[in-house]
Amino acid sequence: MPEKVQAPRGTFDVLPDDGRARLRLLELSEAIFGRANYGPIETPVFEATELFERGVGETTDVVEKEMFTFDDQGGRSLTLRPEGTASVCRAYVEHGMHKAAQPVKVWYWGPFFRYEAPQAGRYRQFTQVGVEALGSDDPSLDAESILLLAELLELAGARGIRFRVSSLGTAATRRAYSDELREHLRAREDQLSDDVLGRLDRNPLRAFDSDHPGTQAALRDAPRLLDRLARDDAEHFAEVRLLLDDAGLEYELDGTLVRGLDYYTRTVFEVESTELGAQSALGGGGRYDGLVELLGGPATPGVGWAAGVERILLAAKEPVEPARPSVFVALADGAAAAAAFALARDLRSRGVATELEQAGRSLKGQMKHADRLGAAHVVIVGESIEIKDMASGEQHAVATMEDAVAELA
RNA sequence: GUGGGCGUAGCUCAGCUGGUAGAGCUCCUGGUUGUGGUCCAGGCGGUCGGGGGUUCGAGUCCCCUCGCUCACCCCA
Repeated sequence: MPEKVQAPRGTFDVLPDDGRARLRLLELSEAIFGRANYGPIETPVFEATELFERGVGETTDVVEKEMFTFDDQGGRSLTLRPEGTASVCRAYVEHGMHKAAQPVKVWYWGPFFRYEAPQAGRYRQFTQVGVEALGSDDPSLDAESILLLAELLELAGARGIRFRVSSLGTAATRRAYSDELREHLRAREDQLSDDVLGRLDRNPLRAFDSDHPGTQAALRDAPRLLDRLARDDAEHFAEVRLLLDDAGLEYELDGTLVRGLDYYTRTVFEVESTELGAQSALGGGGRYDGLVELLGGPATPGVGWAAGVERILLAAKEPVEPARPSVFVALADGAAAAAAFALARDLRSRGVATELEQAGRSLKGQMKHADRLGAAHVVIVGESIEIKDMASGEQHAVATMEDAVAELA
């Protein structure tokens, strides 16, 4: 017997019940983003490897160890996209969108890929929904972006939501602050955990994520990034917060918030759900004012976020209503099969959700099947044409197929 | 990459110290020679993840391996 082939590690099949839940979330996204005038955008699932190396940052975990990279037959290095923002910025540059009216607002939904060990809420192929607004650094865009995410999560029914918001300032202030923090930690090296010590050169800010007691002690009187923001950045952040407060969003100000990608500047945010396991982040994002320029475009500010579709659904976990036909066409006589088939098509063309017998079952089996499907009516086609109301059990004959259609449509 | 848990029917699982592979649900058929929801009877469905070893005999014990899963790291 041939060996069974399984879906690759870290991937999954979406079966119809789950598919309906995902489709609902997609439709919800379209409605929310559409009325805020964000347009749908699609970019390729694979891109030149260089796009992510440059855009996301060479030393990030994503680029260093999580990319699905391969050479095509022409020897070009391609990578299955690990995130969406770099691609959107690439498209913005490639299509000269800086000449369109600014800001350019887009939203996307699609598969992303990271080579990691799978666990609850983490897959190698996963789905993200996200929004981006490019071409203006107005703080209202930051606030709008965050509030769109909050609205999506609320309407999706995600439970246990917690927002954290901060500002990283410009790349320059962050660099200066990193140096300052690194020196502070170096002076307390003996208290730090090995992890933190190992990352000290590359990314000292990560130390704040550690729950190691010694590290925490060493950080107690450490300088804080929010106190080091340049005046512009501090004012910008204050305005963002004002708008969020006015909108009534509940969030935590968290000066230790560090995101895993290099391109963030100024506003950053993350949402998590207490309903999830260890992978509790539902989504996150922020402002990336240097990214478009880094990718060869004109200096262009931008802000946006991405959220994990599987994780939102995990945090919402609403029971899915199975789809049910309103009519089931049963066959009492094999000779009527063609007529029954035509009847089903006719009903469907009039918008009636219709299922028909296509498995050679006995009439009893068909009735049982129709009942399990939850059909409201069964049309029994044979020597006569009968319409049965499944709830009441009442049944009557009609003269022609046309009469049956007229009654059920 | 590292560590814990788990792999027996499509699904959920039982199978005590080794002795002829089971249950419930699902699906199909029949009880009702053209009629569902309850009930009853029957049927389909298994290389017990794979390989090797011990044994008269292995789902059960030993070794290896593969897969799933949770966690660390990091993140969606």
